[in-house]
Amino acid sequence: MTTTADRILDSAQTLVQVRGYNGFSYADISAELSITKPSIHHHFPTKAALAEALIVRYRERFAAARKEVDDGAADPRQRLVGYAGLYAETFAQGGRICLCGVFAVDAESLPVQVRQATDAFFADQREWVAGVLAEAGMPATRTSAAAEAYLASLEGALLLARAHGQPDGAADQDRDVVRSVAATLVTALL
Amino acid sequence: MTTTADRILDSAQTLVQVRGYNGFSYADISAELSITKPSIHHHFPTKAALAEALIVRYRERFAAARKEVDDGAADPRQRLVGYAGLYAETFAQGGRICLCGVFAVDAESLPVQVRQATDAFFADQREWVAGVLAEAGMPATRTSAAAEAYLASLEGALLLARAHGQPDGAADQDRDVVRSVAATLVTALL
DNA sequence: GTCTATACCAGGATAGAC
DNA sequence: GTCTATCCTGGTATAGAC
Repeated sequence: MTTTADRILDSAQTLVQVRGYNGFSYADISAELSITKPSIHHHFPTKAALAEALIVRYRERFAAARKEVDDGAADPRQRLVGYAGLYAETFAQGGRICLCGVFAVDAESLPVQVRQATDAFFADQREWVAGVLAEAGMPATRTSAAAEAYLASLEGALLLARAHGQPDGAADQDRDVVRSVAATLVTALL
Repeated sequence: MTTTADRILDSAQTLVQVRGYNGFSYADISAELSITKPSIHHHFPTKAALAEALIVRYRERFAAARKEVDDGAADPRQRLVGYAGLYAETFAQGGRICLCGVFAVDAESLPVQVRQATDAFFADQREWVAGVLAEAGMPATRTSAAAEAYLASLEGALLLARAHGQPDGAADQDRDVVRSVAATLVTALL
C-alpha cells in the first residue's frame, strides 16, 4: 500500500535530485500524479515542509540501505565499495544525485531544520566511513580526514557524472565513473 | 575601468555560486547594483545568455588563476596543493562553491551550450590534473582515474563545507576542510 | 545605456464546496 | 482527502521614451 503522501514524496524526491530544490514546483508533482496542487498542500502545507519530510525519509532509507551493505559485506574494503555502489545506483536511476548534495547547494533557499538535517546526514556518513576505515586498520589519527575525503569524492563524482550527461544514453558509463572514483580512493587510502 | 556588463556578471556570479542558478533573479542584481531590470536585459537579453556569459568568463579566469599556480609552484605536489587552494579560496569568499559545480546540479535548467561548456570545463581540469600527476611520476595507466578522483574530491569538499556552514562564523574552518581533503588525496595518490 | 511602464505567466498558497 | 476557484507575489521579458 502506498499512501498519497508517499507518492508525493517519491515524485518530489526525484524532481529535487534531478532539477534542484528551486527547479521544480507543485505543478510538476501535480502533473505527474494527476492530482491538484491544493491536494498536495493538504499533505504538505508548504514547500519547506515538503523538503523537511523529504530529508527525514531520505535519511531513514539511506541508513537502511547502508545497513544492507554493512551486513552483506565480508570485509571493510567490500563495505566501502558497496557503500559507493549506493551512490552509483542513485545516479543510474535517471541521473539523480544525492538529495543532500542538492540540499547543500540550495541551502540558502531552505529552512534551518533542513540545513541542519543535511549537515547531520553528512556527519553520520563521515562517522560510518571513519569506523570502517578504522576497522580496516587505519590509525585513528587519520580516519577522520580520510572519511571526509572519501565522502567528498563520492558527492563530487555524482556532480561530474551529471555534468558529463551530454549524450543522453551514456548513463551507464557515468555510473562507472562513480565506482571508478571510489575504487581509486579505496586503493589509495588503504 | 569596470563596465556595467562586468559589474552585472560579478553580481550574478556570486549569486549563482551562493544561491544556485534558480535561486536568484534579475531583481537581486538590480537591487545590488542600483540599476533597473530592463538595463540588465539590455546587456544580457535573457537569463540563459547571462549564464553563458558567466561560464565563458569563469573558464577564462580559472585558466588564468591555474596558470599562476602552474608558474609559481616548484614541483608537481606543490602544483596540486596550490590548485586545491583555488577551490578553498573560492569558498572563503562568502561560502561560494565552484560555478561549474552549481551548473552541473542545475544543468536541467540551463541551455545546451552552458551544459557543454560545463562539461568542457571539467574535461579541461581533468586533463591538467592528469598531466601534473604524470609529471609527478604516476604511470600513464592511472593518471586519468586519479585526476577524476582528485577533481571529484575538490568539488565534493566544497559541498560538504557548504553543508557544514551552520554556525555562521566557521567559514575559516570549512575552508580548511577543502585543503585537508586535497592534502589527503595528494598524499594517498602519490 | 538607462529609465518608466507594463505584459504575461508561473509559483506558492488559501477559501470553501463536495 | 480531493476538488474548483481564486489571490498575491515575483520572475522574465518587452515597448518605447529620454
